[in-house]
Amino acid sequence: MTPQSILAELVEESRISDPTGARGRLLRAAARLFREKGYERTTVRDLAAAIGIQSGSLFHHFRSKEDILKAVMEETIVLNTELMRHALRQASTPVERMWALIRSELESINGQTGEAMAVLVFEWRSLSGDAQRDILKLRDVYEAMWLEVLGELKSAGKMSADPFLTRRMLTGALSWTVTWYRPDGPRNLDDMTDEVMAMLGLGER
Amino acid sequence: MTPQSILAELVEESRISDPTGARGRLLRAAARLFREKGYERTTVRDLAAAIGIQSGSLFHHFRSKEDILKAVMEETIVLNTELMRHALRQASTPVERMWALIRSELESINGQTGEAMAVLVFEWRSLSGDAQRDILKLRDVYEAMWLEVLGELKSAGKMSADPFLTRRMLTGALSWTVTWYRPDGPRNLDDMTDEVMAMLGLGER
DNA sequence: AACAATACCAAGCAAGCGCTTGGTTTGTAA
DNA sequence: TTACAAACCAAGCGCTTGCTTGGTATTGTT
Repeated sequence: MTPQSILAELVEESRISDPTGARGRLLRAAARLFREKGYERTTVRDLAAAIGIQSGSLFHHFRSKEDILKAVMEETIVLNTELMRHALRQASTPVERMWALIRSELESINGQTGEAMAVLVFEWRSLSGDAQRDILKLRDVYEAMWLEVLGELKSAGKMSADPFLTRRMLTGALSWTVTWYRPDGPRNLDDMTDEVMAMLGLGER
Repeated sequence: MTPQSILAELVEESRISDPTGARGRLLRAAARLFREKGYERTTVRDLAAAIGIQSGSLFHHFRSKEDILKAVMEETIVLNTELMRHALRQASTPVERMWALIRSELESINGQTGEAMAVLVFEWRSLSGDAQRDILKLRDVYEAMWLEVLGELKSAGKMSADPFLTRRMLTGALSWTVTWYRPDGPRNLDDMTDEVMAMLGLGER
């Protein structure tokens, strides 16, 4: 099971849009623009131009601009939840699972879907209350995986800190990498995962 | 030297605006609104209404809307740099200084100036390139204090991780508290500082 | 070939935006 | 009292925004 095959499966199940179709291409472009300029500073004209159509034609594919933002967030969560679930299956011990979670989240944020993940983190406020609730539901599934592993670590005596607090600190620390991490820099994502594990006193895996 | 007296001194030196004057009151209101709704979603009419004047009258105090954002950020950095410098002076060992830094940053983010700090972190993109450069200069002074203490810790063998990486992770983790921390919750800022120190393996101070 | 559904364009509307303008009030000091 | 600057108001300009509308290609199905 490769990341590509997971993506393909989700497209098959219509849980996310085909990246080669107009809708999928627009969502990718939207993620890039939303991250670069922010949701508010990105106009529907920008979005339309990014895939070579007129601004009015956008509204054939989406009901509103906010709908585009929501779709970006939904599909990003769905995809990355599945990728993380897959990463977890490969790991057997709690410490290995923790490594897999951190590595998976770093990949989500700094890899292919990074732009969309950044949008998910930083454009939260631009969603209406209703849309926020919908996204939050999807997010709960994702967060539950983290809390389960952190709970295992605590039970196993590998960690003394509160799982909830630890997760919140990690959310901030890992999300923040999007603002400074460069793949062509001195370390890759594996290195960084090791270093974060070491910081948490989970060095020997 | 209390926080209030530091504030008073900075006002005296005209490094930040008098909070009781029109300009200072506007900057406080702006910080609140920018954090609540974001810079782009906040209109000059909102800002003016917040201190009970007409929207046009704003431009007697500030040249542009962006100028208001920049002023919020500048004054926030100046104030919190001084507060942190003061906190550092009270501490004698590297571990104590580290505790002071974390505690000070948590206070900046979740205390009185929290709204402005959140703006500083999350509205970065809304500044023009020139303005970003100006703010960055002020920020460098602040960051240098962190790196010095982290360097001391490493030299003293209290920490093995890279100071730069550690600071970046901490920036994310501590900034993120603004999205979830509530003062009326189960822990205060002292508790949280202890827990963060423990996570980093600096438990015994 | 005929038809319907899908995808798109060209034009523009109503509303809201940051900011300007010309003029009035308020505060201060001689 | 007079003089003058700082602080503010009322009105609105020019522009951009998200979105709508009516019509035209394009695509897929039978």
